[in-house]
This record gives sequence, structure tokens and C-alpha cells, in this order.
Amino acid sequence: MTPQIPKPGNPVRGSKTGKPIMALFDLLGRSWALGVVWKLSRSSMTFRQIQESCEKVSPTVLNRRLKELTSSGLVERGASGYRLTATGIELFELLKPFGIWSTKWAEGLPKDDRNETVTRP
Amino acid sequence: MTPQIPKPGNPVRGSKTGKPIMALFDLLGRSWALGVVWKLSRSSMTFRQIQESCEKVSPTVLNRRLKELTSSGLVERGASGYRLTATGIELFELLKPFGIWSTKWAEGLPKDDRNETVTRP
DNA sequence: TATATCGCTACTCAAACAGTAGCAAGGAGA
DNA sequence: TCTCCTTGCTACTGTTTGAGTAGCGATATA
Repeated sequence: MTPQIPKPGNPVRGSKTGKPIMALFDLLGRSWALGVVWKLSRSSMTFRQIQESCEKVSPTVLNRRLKELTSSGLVERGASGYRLTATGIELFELLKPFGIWSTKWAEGLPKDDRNETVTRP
Repeated sequence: MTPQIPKPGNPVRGSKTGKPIMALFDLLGRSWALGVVWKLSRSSMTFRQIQESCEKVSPTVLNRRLKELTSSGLVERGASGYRLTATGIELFELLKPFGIWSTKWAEGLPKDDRNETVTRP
């Protein structure tokens, strides 16, 4: 009933052992979690600004992600809205290389416009 | 009806613009996607080996993740099971620092054993 | 007082995930 | 050939998560 916020040491969706890396993957492996960290890295933003910048993510989900990220010490609320904490910035620094890499990855992919399913006999 | 496999250029869950970074975040922001890449980085594994190593992830989900990751060029099937492609290994190299960082992050977190909700007046 | 914005909550409906059972294909051994 | 085992799934059911929309209370501004 209570929403599960993944934390190392706690068994969560994706990890019964609570290993830090699995708790982190669980936290980030939810819709818009990575996106929010990415967007907040540029500047602090209000709730509605994040919503717009993240293609109208529903307030329900955004609110949940923000609570999770706050409770995990990655995001905090300042006077000018939500922003990354020092820890959050650290995480973003690790995340930063994904930006450039993703464009290389995009170029290397076959440019079909539909998602092909793996064909089976 | 057809399962959505996030690819840059395609509007997907989490990104109508199809920007590479958002497509990547969408791909990785699904349960066990990051975990599978992490586990496969050590060695190639069979379907059931991955399942066991990932705490009995349901075959339904594992199968979907493997198809998505395969179709995205990060994973392939060899004689000895599933393994990362060259691209997948590149991605893992970016992911590797998260391992150490997550343990630091875990130490810094308050050691409460329950997920507290943000209190509101 | 009206009005506008902000951070949400409440709802409904669809998609994703968990959990379990079991099947078809392939190989090893008798 | 006939078991017996492993592997890679598919099928099914029930729960959780997410999308999408409406709107409320609080605060600020005119």
C-alpha cells in the first residue's frame, strides 16, 4: 500500500538483497527518474516547469519520482523550486557521458521506423 | 498491442521527441534492464542463469528485456548464451562507476529501515 | 475582490510487472 | 528407441505502476 522507495539495505522491486547497486538501479529504473535528474542538472525548476520540460509527464508520477529522489538524497527543494543536491550532482556527473554516447548509439542503429519484433519460425 | 521498444527517432514511453538520450533513458528505465546489462558484463549467461542471478525475475519480463536490448544492439545471442555486444560493453564502461558510487551513496543515507513519507502539515 | 500561478490530490483506465505452471525442442544416457 | 533432464520460452492470473484529465487549497498580484 505504501509506495516503495528503493534504498540500499531494503528489499525492493528488483532486489531482495538490497545491494546498493541494485537499489540504485531500481530507483533509476522507473519512468522519468533519469529524465528528471537530467533536466534538473541545468537549473532548478518548479514542479510545473519540470512537468512541461518532461513532455507533460503526469503530476501523479512526477510527484512520486520527486518524493523518491528527495528521500534518496538526490533532489531537494529550494526557494526557486526543485534542484539536485550535491549527491545528485555527483550522480549527474556519472550520467553526463551518456548524452554523447546516446547520439553515437542512435547513429549506429538501423534506421527503421518501426520496432521490429525478433522473428521466430 | 505490440510491445514498445524505445529507439531514438521513435516516440516512446517517456519521449515523444525521440531524442537519443530520452530513448536511452526509456530503454534503461524499465525493470531489470540495467540489472541485466550489469550481470552480463561479467560473462555470457543462459536465459535461466540470468533469471537466477537476477533474483528470479519472471521469464515474461526477462524475455521482453532481452528482446529490447537485443533489438537495441546492446545484447546478442552467442553459442554460450546471451552476452553484451561491443556497443553493450561500451555502455557498461559508462555504467561501471555507478558500482562504487552506489556504495558511497548507501553509506550517506539515513539508516532508517522504513521508507518514510515526506511529512506535510 | 478577482485572477493567476503553484504544488499538488483524486479519480479512471491502460500498460507493465510479478508469480506460477507448463510446453516444445534438443541433448545424454540406457 | 525410450526415458530423463535442461533450456528457452509462452500462457495465464492478479497486483502494481503509469497515463491522462480535472480540480482544489494556498499564495501572490492587481
